[in-house]
Amino acid sequence: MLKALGNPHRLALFERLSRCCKPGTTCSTKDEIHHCVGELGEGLDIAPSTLSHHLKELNRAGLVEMERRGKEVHCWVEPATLDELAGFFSGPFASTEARPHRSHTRGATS
Amino acid sequence: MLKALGNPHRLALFERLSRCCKPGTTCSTKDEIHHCVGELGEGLDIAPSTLSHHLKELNRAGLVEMERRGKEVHCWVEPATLDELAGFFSGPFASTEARPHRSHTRGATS
DNA sequence: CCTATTATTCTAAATATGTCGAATACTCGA
DNA sequence: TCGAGTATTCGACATATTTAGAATAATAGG
Repeated sequence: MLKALGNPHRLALFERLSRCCKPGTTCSTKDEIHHCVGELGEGLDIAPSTLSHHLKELNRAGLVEMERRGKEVHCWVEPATLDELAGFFSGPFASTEARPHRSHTRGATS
Repeated sequence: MLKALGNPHRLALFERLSRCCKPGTTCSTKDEIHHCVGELGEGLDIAPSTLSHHLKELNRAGLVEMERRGKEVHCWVEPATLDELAGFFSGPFASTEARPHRSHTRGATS
């Protein structure tokens, strides 16, 4: 998953899908809760084939769901996926509440 | 950050550092709250130069702090870093608290 | 100063990744 | 069935990444 999100274009696609139109939230009408592939690539300057490739990678990584709807293919992110990722970093020692803010150490190699 | 964590070896190093010995938690004595570079690579089967390279990448990405301590170089993860990552995925729509388990995102919701 | 220990830099290689264009597939409506 | 619209696969190339070994640096102790 993290490898898939390591690419700037894929991260942008994932953000677009996860930050908008959650199930239950419905940022627009009930049929528009997902994006189609074409919409997703609008901002980014990449060829359709590249877009398709990246979406496929995101899907293979289990980050993005895809479903054909007529001519279009709609994509979305399951909330559980975000939970899983957030949970990974909110491990036993993550200071989610308190933040002692210790000494600030920068790069070691001088 | 995500790109840096996309590599299996780097992710393993990061996990080792973040899952153990948080500042304030002190998994052992107060001077052993960090790992030195050599310890970190023990499990993984990589050359010292490769280990150093990966640690450098993690440091450049702002994921791992490093500090020389005599012959050794100690590494650790700031809790704030974990917070930042967890927060990124606990966005406005992530169902972090309640988990309604909403089945599919398909047209079900209206 | 010399040596052992620890870690980094440098260089070169094998491999993986990102990208696009052309060709192909899928769907809908005439 | 054909054509338009949408998306994917395939082939190829340029670039990036991973990796290890040799050489180098930094440190502590004699």
